[in-house]
Amino acid sequence: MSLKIATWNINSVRLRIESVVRLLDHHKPDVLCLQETKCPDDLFPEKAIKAAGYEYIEKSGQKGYHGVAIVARVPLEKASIKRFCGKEDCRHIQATAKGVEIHNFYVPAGGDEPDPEINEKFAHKIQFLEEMASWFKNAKQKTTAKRVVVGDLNVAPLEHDVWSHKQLLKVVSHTPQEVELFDKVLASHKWIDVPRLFTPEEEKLFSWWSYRSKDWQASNRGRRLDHIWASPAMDGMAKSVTTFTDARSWEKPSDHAPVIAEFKL
DNA sequence: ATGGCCGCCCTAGGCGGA
Repeated sequence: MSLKIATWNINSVRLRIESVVRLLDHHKPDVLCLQETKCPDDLFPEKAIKAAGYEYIEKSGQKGYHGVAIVARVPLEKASIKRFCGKEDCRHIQATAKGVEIHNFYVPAGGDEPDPEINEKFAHKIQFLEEMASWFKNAKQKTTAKRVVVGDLNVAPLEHDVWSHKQLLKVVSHTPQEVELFDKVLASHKWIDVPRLFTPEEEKLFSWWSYRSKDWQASNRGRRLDHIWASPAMDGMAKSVTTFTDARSWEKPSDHAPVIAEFKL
């Protein structure tokens, strides 16, 4: 049995519903995890997604900001959401597909100033990552459960996960404090960084390019903010990973590209 | 490195993104 799972920060699911359907038609993942849906649950564009053959939809949205959803053409079971940092801001949803427990995250971006003392958004991000680490550390069946974490984790941990390591060391998403915490979350469940199994650490690998570049491909000042992790029980199961950069050039694109992984279960 | 960009919202400038 195989599982093909895609993750995509869509930056408004209603504005880009045609792009969502286009991705589903093109790649036919079993499961697509969306972030930044920016859509209350009662306005989620279920009809178009179901018409594309994705009948199973779990979502946690709110008006205007954040929001996550899991859509699938295979049954989704045991859906639930977890709140972080005492907020109800729709940054996590999980469901099980083909026996794999899938966690879809949208980690806070963290604002501009990488100092929790003066920037409460950065403090929120730090606390969020800390809570992720303690949650996973206390998880049951860590060596036996098939689990996947996907989503916009808003941290580019490795030197070649950003266009310029040196120039981004003090830029939120790539600061040493965030990278250290990111590694702590990884270690909390011995997660496997799946895309890096297929692209060596010394090669550039990005999933996000700012809207502010005139030509995102020419400047290529990207960052790898979107991640796919697999639990130790899935060691050896990952067969391929694609960063579907074509979608970054579609009309009215999201600033993130979909990342797609295929597992042999 | 910032910001020349985006999308949202009690429609228009402020907020959040990263």
